[in-house]
Amino acid sequence: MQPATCNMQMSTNQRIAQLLAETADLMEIAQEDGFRIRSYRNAAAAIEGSPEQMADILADPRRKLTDIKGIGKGIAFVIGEIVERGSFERRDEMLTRYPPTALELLKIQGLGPKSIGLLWEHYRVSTVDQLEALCREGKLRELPRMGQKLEEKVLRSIETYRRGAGRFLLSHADEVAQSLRDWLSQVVPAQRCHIAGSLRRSKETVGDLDLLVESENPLLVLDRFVASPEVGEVLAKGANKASALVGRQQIQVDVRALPSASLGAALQYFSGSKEHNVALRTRAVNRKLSLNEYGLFREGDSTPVAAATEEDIYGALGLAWIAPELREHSGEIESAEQGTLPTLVELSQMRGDLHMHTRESDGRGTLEEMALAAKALGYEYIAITDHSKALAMANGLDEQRALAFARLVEQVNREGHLGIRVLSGIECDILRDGRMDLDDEALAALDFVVASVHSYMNQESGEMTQRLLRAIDNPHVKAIGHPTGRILLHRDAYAYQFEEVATACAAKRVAMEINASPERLDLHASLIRGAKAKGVRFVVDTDAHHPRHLTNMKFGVGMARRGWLEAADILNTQSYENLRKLLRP
DNA sequence: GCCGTTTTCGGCCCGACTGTTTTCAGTCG
Repeated sequence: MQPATCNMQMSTNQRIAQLLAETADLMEIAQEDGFRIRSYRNAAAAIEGSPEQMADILADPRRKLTDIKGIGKGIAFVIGEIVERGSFERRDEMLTRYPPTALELLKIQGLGPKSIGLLWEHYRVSTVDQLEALCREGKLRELPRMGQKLEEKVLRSIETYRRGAGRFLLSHADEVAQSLRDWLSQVVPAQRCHIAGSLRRSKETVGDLDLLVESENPLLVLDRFVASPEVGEVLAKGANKASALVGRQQIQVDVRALPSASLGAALQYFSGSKEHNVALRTRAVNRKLSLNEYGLFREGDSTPVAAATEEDIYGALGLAWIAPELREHSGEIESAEQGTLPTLVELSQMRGDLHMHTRESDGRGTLEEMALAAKALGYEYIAITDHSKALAMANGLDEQRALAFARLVEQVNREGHLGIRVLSGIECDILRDGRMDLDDEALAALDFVVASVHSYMNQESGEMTQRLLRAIDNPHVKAIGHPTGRILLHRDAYAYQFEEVATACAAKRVAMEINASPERLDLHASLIRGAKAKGVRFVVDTDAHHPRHLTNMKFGVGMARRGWLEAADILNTQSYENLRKLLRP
């Protein structure tokens, strides 16, 4: 497998985490000590969730990597090696024993590290193509504990894998979940059907869907589930749990039926993340308790200490309840212990949406349609931010049209017939050299200028950094739109020095956007935390191109929550008057 | 390889489901 390209300097943490995790996978195939493997994985997770760059800590003689929980002497050394030369000894050694393509085989459902190791030993099989051939020839069944059924399962898994299945947009998972909930409501009230897993945590992409259904009659629930017209292949169906591939995109859905008395334990358990849960269970063990999906138990006692609600479970472990979005084992347990968890922003606190398009450029609604849809959501204000002229394909506005638009908005607000305040805005292209696409006179006439990169995204990091810094220097720019440019499952973030740009945003009072479009969800949670630490303020906006896209705000708020943001960190939770005061003058 | 409110050594999270067995290992979440 080609390691995911990671072209941002700012994502070296991600790169380090990826190398550690990949090496852990290879060590697992080699059947090395499981605890050592787990240490590598723990360290990878700790690094990925860290708002601070490992390289920065290394460069600072006053700091030590080993102060980070999960990083000891050994891995600190490894990180140093990675920063220095892009790899480390143990990884190099593993790669001489197994080809990197073997990692790809881990993505095939039904095959784990043991089997992959065995396949390599016996047949020197290390690619999906070779594996497929082996199954078709019926050779898999010649290995111990493998049979015809496994061959069939692997062939189906390969097909799913090749279809590009794996990760899904949050919005897709959300739709499937809602529709299954409706379908199950025939046998169990919708409020007894709970979403868990990474969807509940608002992770930007979702691998599978976990539904928990409170019911005294599991069979009824599971039968109803697999009978759904959306359900394709049923992967497993037992007494309490069923798994199936659902919908055209074949997302895997796991449905578990359980009694209400253990709902809290099950919600906690199946919401993850895995790292958070491991940490929580370790905490339980340290207190002579044991935590599983049925409850928190004292040794040798089958009556749970806590089980019915998540609050009970966290409480019994000496912790405040932790919002699912924070459960990534990146400091939330310590905060819950000390009572310093943030009061996370809520969707209901959003008072406006400051990035949307109309038919004037590439949107599908009119100003009136967008305004009325926003009003129906309870907003006090919106900014219409059509594209600027550099995006000719999108019919972007030139100076003349922008000025005319500003006058039109003034008139609309004067008349007041829409019942919602409209800000005249623009999503102005940041040109190749960092200049704005529109002249200062036009920008000055507008209420809200979002500056975005839409071109030359492959610039060298230093150049891109300078480009963004120059844009932030423009006194009319109020926010940086979709700051990393990533398109989920499709395009990586463009390369630049994020920290430097965030520092400049804080200093110049330019907001960073958290783009709520499900294809973007840009910024990533760890960057949000990093930027907040630098003093950056944010706007959470939908970038709607259609009135119905305005409801995507919930995904953006989910990202903000994953970034530990409170309402005060976000400008468009503020009243119109406050917003005007807080925006760069 | 990491870690310490029993520990600087000796621990390290937990259960369901499946398929191939002949009592359970591997995978998954």
